[in-house]
Amino acid sequence: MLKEERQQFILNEVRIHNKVLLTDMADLLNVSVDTVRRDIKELDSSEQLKKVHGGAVSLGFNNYNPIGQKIYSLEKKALIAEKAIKLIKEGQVILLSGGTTNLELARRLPSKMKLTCFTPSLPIAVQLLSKSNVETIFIGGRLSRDSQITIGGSAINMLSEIKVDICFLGTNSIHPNEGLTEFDWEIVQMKKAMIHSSRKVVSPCISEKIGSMQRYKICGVEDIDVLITELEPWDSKLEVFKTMNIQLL
Amino acid sequence: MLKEERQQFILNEVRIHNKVLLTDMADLLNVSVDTVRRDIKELDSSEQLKKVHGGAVSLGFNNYNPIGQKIYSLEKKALIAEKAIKLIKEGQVILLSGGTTNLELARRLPSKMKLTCFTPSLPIAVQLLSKSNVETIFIGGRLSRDSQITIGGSAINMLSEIKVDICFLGTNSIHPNEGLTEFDWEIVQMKKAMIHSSRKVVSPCISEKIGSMQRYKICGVEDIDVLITELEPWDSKLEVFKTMNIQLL
DNA sequence: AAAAAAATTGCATTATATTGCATATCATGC
DNA sequence: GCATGATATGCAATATAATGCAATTTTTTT
Repeated sequence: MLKEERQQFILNEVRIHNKVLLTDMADLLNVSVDTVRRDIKELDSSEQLKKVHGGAVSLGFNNYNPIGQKIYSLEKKALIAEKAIKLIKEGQVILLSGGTTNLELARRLPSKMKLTCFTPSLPIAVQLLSKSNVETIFIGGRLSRDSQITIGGSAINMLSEIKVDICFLGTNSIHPNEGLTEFDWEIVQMKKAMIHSSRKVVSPCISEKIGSMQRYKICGVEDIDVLITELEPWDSKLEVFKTMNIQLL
Repeated sequence: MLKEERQQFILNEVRIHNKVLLTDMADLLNVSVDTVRRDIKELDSSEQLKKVHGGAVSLGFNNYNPIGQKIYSLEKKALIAEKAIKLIKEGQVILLSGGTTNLELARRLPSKMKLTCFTPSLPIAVQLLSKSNVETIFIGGRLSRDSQITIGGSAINMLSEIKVDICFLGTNSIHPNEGLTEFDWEIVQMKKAMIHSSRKVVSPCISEKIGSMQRYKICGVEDIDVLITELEPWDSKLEVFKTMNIQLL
């Protein structure tokens, strides 16, 4: 067996289990622990995993993230996702756009909750498949490589044929006057169609996106029913929305 | 044996097995390990494989399977996938059903090949997204948790609106008299629709599935244009198909 | 067609890499 | 702190890599 193979095997195990023990690897690979140790040392110095006493852990799993900002906004997104889930009632039909906040929402859906869930997002669909009580319906169409959601006429057409209870619209930019905006025209069309297909539109949005603006307009703030941020509803940053006909969470 | 031949042979072995050992190649090719070493050195510097201590590995070696589960008979499926890829021509529009063989096919598509690819399979779509020259179109619909493909009227409807050059129909059971069969009725409907949408139908199928039969019929052997197995076309197990109007690869 | 040049191949030699083991040191939980 | 298991280090055995060289084949030139 090639060293390369062995190292790939170890990496794979780390990816799957988030951690491995030296002794397990030595057993599985039929080599001495010394060899595994050396392999892990190499993989560690090439920053493919993190060596710890007794084994190795995946880089992502370890809660420490060198880029503090990233982990921070992940926490914000988790908080938003939890608030969003409270809006969902058993048996409803929901629609999830793309984005990491909605992915977090999908991940955190209680597994006992019965739902029908439409989505044009590939990663979200994958996530939903692991929820045994969620019936997932994928909005087909041309896949955009960047955003990993389907776009184009076929997808919009499919959206035009449905009407869901709640739509969670991942929001990159929201502005009190200009409303929701995006930089990708195709995605704007998708989001417009999603709004049309929904009785209630919820915008999960981390607070730093408030006040920002992109090239193309999706809709005005008045077309959104609920705005969810990681902040408390009475936070001063949300002041501007208080007078508008929008629920803050 | 020509040097060129030898190098192609090595490359082929690398593509199928993801790795080769110097000593194996020297044995198989009846040349000294020095010669193989030199060949691999050349192939490495022309970036067709990666030279490692003791042998060589394929360039995309670390392309681990994102689902993480071990694929049964991966070697055979890899061989089938490589044969299947030879049928695809630049610029064509293809349709991939689900299944691990087709997943392997998607994984091994040359990244420089321009293609339009339809699929109702979630894992295959995820895989295809990493191919920058492949335009991926997802057949939307209700997602089946077991098979990870979309099923139901909406998906079949979308299929009815397309006509592709080649369809690769993942095959679980093929029988000389009974044709292709499946145990899931919904998937049968999908596969029927896929056949209708295709000018040419290719069935990649590992040989152990030959002769097996399930409850529901998809189509007869006569509806398949090409049958690809991991065996050589003249293998005795394929004897029964020789008299039928089907190409064996 | 013959000669010269270049490429290919295998072998011998030397250098380097890999691996497992023994031993001493270190970390961790109790 | 003490027992246990993990780590580091040096070392020897083995496998693999690199290099130079000579024999052979292929290609090019004359």
